Amino acid sequence: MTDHGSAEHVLAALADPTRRRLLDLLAARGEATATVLAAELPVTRQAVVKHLAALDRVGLVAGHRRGREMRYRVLPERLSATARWMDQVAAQWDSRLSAIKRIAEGGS
Amino acid sequence: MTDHGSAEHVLAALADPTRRRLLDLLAARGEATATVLAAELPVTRQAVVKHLAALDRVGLVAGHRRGREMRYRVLPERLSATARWMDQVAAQWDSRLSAIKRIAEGGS
DNA sequence: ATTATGTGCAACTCTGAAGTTGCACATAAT
DNA sequence: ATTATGTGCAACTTCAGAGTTGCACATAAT
Repeated sequence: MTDHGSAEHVLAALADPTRRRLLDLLAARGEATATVLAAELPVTRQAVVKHLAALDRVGLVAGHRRGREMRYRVLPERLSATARWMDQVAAQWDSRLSAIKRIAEGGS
Repeated sequence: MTDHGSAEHVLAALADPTRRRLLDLLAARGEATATVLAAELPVTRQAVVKHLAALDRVGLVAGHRRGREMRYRVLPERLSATARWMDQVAAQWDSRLSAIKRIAEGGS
């Protein structure tokens, strides 16, 4: 149920350090299975599987079967979209603050 | 101990929905106290205080005394910096993936 | 056919963090 | 001086999710 829209959920997914390491490993390899990834992390395969499921839910990774194994790859679009969203929010804060400042100064 | 550097911690701070609403309220007002903010949220003042402390730790807000009250304001720089960082990571993923694709195709 | 390797599901533990309540202290207001 | 409003600290409860183990099932390999 790949949750489209809402950068909020992407943030929650990125909040976990293990998940971030996972994404880096995936990005470096282009494609990998949960078993391979678990070998390079201090957690079990099952933990990796759950993390991949979480990342899939928010659209940061996608998986497809290859024979008996399940290969995952990273989806950069989702991340860059979230970055753009975040930048807009920052800009919004900025304009709001400068507007308030203008009123406070020039005032009457 | 305003944790400078590391966009990772900013992500963790932004992961919480209450914290995001808090930031929006703050940005809209320019400045506000924990008591005022709590009045507009479904949580107690104490919860708000803890959230503000968390946001302060990662540099997303800053507080200063004004008489007997503690006023907080939002810091847009931290957010835009995190957005830039995130965009760079996305670009890194992209280049990594296209490099792998190039090797897989033309190869030699 | 049998062995090995990989995936998928379920039940369980455990820690961190979100939220609460209660109270003491500080600064205004009357 | 007394009352009201606001902050700060500490102890407590609750719950989601990160991680585990165990086992059943699927697909290769020999």
